[in-house]
Amino acid sequence: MLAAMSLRIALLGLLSTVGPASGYDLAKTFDGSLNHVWQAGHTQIYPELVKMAADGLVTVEAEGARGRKIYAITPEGERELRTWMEEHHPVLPARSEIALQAFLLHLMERDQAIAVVERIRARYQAQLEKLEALRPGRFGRHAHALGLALARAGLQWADDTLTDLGKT
Amino acid sequence: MLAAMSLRIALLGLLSTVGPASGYDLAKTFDGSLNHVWQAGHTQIYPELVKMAADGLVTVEAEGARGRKIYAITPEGERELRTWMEEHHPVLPARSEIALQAFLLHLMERDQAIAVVERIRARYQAQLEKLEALRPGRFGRHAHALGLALARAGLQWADDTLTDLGKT
DNA sequence: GAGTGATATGTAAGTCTTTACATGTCAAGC
DNA sequence: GCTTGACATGTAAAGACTTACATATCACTC
Repeated sequence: MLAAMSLRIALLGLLSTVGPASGYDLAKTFDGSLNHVWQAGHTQIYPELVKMAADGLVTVEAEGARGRKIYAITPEGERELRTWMEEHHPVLPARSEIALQAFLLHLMERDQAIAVVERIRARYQAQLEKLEALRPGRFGRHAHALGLALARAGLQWADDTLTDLGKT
Repeated sequence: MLAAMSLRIALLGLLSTVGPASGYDLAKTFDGSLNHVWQAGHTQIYPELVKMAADGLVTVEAEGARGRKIYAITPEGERELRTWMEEHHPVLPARSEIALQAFLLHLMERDQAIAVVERIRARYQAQLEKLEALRPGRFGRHAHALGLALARAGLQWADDTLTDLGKT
């Protein structure tokens, strides 16, 4: 088992949670409610599903209209998913453009630094509004709460930093 | 100008902040105080510096002992850096193993879910301690504050979630 | 002077991710 | 019947990143 393979886990997790689905469905979910958790486009998802089928983690359960292929998780896939949840020590995201801009703020004139922080603030604000509009059902409740907590913390940091920069 | 190239910006930002440095020095900084902002190993940094020199963003200012090469940022590099800071709209990190585990918590038994959240909590706690031990000087103050805010928010989420899961 | 560990730089292979390209189906409205 | 837009799947090339491999210098200790 490789170190990363979180795309696999995300796909297995979705299939286990919502039941059989097509690559297209899965891509829509990544683009929508799973947006703040894990992102992947269809060009990454389709080949990965083929590989996962070859590895026995999913099967093509049915083929529908328009070439639609419905994938279902296998018992081996469930096992892989559970093993990862039980054993994998998650790492914090190690690359953040926002943190990088925050780190480099000292290079800017005051007015420009304020503009940078205001842009970051807007990003966090938009994220917060997106998550607040989401209202998750029985799934994703905890990830939703985490996303909200992090967005609020980022927003608070932006406001504190604007105060610190002496924004009038 | 490509969309990503944040490694370039991070390198330019460091060179602009601390002055001329070798790839080795820069790798050490990424591994140390810049850890929570941007990460990169020497195998990524060395070839990138060569490309940046070819693009005129940095120059080899001197060669020291042990094949040590000292890179300095050029005026063109400064321009590139400033343009990015002024114009680039940063995106939120879109992939988080922690958020993925949080999203999939509903698949676990209560005891195992608690174990997962406790592992996440330990991660945030460790991050918080690392940042609290850091005491940044004149540089990186804002990124440090942001890192602390996010780590504290994550920790708080973990505690709230443990309560929610009815941890005894 | 031999060994060890920190310093210092690099290449190669493989994986992960994005962007651009390419194809075809089906439903609804005109 | 034609157009448009959502549905649906894929490939190819390029870029970003990790892991493993490879080499050599220098300072210090034994």
